[in-house]
Amino acid sequence: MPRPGRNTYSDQKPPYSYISLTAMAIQSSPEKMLPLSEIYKFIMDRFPYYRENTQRWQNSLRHNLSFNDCFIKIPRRPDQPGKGSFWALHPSCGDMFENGSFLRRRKRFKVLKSDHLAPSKPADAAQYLQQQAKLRLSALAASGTHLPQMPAAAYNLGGVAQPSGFKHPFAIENIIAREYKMPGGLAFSAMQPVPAAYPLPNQLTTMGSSLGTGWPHVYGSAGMIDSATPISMASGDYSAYGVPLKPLCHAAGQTLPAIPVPIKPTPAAVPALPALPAPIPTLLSNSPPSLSPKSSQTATSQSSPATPSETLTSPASALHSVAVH
DNA sequence: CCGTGTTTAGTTACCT
DNA sequence: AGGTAACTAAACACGG
Repeated sequence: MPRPGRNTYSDQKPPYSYISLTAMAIQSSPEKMLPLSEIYKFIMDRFPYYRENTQRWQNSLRHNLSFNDCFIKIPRRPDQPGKGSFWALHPSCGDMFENGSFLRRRKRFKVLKSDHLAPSKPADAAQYLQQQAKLRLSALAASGTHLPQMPAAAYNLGGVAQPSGFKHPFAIENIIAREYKMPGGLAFSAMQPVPAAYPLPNQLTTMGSSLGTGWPHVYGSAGMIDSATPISMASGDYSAYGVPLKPLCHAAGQTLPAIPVPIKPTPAAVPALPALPAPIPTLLSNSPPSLSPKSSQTATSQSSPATPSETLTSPASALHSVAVH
């Protein structure tokens, strides 16, 4: 929404809600969790707009973290001293933006506390996250290669081949890259190749899009996202949280590198992380059809919140949640 | 003290 | 128009 009098977009407020921005930050991290300070940093690195009035927006952001169930707090491990906790995305919060608008969610994401399937304690989710992070990193150590930084295909669940590549709606390339209709009438196509100044991995997706953006207010941040790592993630190879399923299956029980996995230590055994059943039922309501920004609008009304989770068997899926009004 | 986290409340904007 | 989401401000508690 370029306003008259403004020369560039760079100082304008990005068209993303704080929830979107926070989700982007979290998604961009290998462990899928970030401390608050890193979330701040991520946002400020990429959106110059947020380099000012930090007090204001950071307060809002903290409010959002606490207020929205789609963010879960993960306590630091004793050997990870520092202030504050880590923040991660709730596994089941994926369809909030299905209408394609990242300014306004379709529904507020709400965890059903009464659901017996849902772990009552964040620690459960934390434990799972930790496992995921460990496994990712151990897979990394084993392969000697980069792991995909983005779990774009992480939510490519269900084991159904999705040639076009499914991306979690919170994956930043999914958030930013999709065609966005500017309030002012402009329509940016994410497919426009825009050099360098773009923070997103450009080959993440099987959409094959070299992601570019029409977002001048977005700055690239070298290194934050491994844009040099081609990610050709075969669908079905990744589970929730971006953990490659194959490595996951193999890596369980491996010795883990000393990594900053900010969660409480898990027991030696990994019973809490049963071998992920593949295929994992999708955490998201309507996957492929809804991937189309076009079709998403029509798909918003009938998402059945309970349906996906009910069939889930993975720990992540046990975090039963539902979008409510 | 400062950063973090929670909560409440009011306003604005969007959607149905 | 009403409901809801997003944004903002503020107060307060807690811990490093």
